[in-house]
Amino acid sequence: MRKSKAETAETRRRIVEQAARTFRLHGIQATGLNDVMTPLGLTQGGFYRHFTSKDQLVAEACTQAMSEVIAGLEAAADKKGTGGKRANSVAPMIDAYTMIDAYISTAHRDTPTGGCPLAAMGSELAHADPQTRKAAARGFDDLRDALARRLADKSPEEAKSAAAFALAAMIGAITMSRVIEDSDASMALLDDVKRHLAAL
Amino acid sequence: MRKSKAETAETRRRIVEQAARTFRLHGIQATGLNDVMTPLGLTQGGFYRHFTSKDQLVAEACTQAMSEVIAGLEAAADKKGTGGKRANSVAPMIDAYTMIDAYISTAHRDTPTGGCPLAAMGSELAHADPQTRKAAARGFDDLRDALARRLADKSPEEAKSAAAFALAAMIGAITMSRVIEDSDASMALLDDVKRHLAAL
DNA sequence: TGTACATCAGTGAACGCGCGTTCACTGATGTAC
DNA sequence: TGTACATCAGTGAACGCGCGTTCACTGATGTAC
Repeated sequence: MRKSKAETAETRRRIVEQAARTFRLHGIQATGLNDVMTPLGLTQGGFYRHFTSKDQLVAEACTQAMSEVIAGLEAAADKKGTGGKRANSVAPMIDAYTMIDAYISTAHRDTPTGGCPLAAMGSELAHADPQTRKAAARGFDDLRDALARRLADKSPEEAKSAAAFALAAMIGAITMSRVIEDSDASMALLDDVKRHLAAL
Repeated sequence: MRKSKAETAETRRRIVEQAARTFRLHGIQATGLNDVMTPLGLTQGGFYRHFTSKDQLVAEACTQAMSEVIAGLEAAADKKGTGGKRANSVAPMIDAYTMIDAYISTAHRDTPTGGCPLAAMGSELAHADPQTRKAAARGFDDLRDALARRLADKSPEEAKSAAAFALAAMIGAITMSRVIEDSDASMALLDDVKRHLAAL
């Protein structure tokens, strides 16, 4: 039954990936190890060949999910923007708003599976173990910095502060848009937040 | 063992109150019925003389918690403000910022027990049962309207929209300030959000 | 390169535990006459 | 107002269930010679 090193690494990677999706979809506590392992065709016993505890998986899944989200938003900004890196770009600040619009969207609201873990499991993360909270805090910093880098019309300090503000509003908006069942009210909230951030 | 009607009503009230505190402190799923009943000197069996399910308690606790929070913020605004109801007040818009400052504070961050349930259990509420989500959505609307009413320099529509935006940022700020373990970073986030909302 | 042995990924059953909920019971309260 | 009975708040034990974790076992992989 032993698997090759490459297969083992691949299995581990798939467990983290599946966990990252399921934790975002149903929450951390509502997701059992079986909910992660069974869809991969594995049994829960094998889990402990890769991780020492569920907590460790949560932390890695959080890191993984944040990386995905940041990469996705940067790709969106790079595609729609002016090229990002070029200094003489006509509208260098527009990139951050592309990211903000992609984040505050019904698509993001309706697909937590690939969305931001800070919005999907925010209040659970506040009670998570230290490694997970560290991963989440780093994810927040990384996403804030990604936004700040694209607020080229502001000084670095101002950009960082404005990005932190925007990100808090973005997380609150997506979180609450998922709580509000009424579709119109939910979308109105997203629109309100998007519009006010555009005036930032 | 039977209790008088008044005692029964009082017991029920105390259960909701204790639940509202404990759910905010530890989260919904992490709180068992025993965690609510035992501190009141009751056993879990008696719970079902007052409620049909844990879900029902969650919904009522959410409503109760939101009422507390709104009442507290309005009291803070009324005390510090110019009187609120008077139309000719010199700075009628200042009241909303008193509420925002009270909400986005380390005191609020550090005492989830009496704080906003939307920040304390936001991501769990997204997966809660319909009654609870309804209670949470109504709480959001009520708090938003309380803020909007005190943004007297804006038209009703603008005030409602600005209040929704501010509230999303407030919820995101408190939620993330509880995730971030580093005290300086946590406070910097609160300051950033507070400052940007002041410029609204 | 071939062989003998140690390693270890994955299985499947079991463990202890805490959860939400149910239930028979107790005895004070509420009510019908 | 007094009495007899029904009601029901609260107890404490039990129920079934799913959880995270452990463990003996299997057999292919990795490694030492």
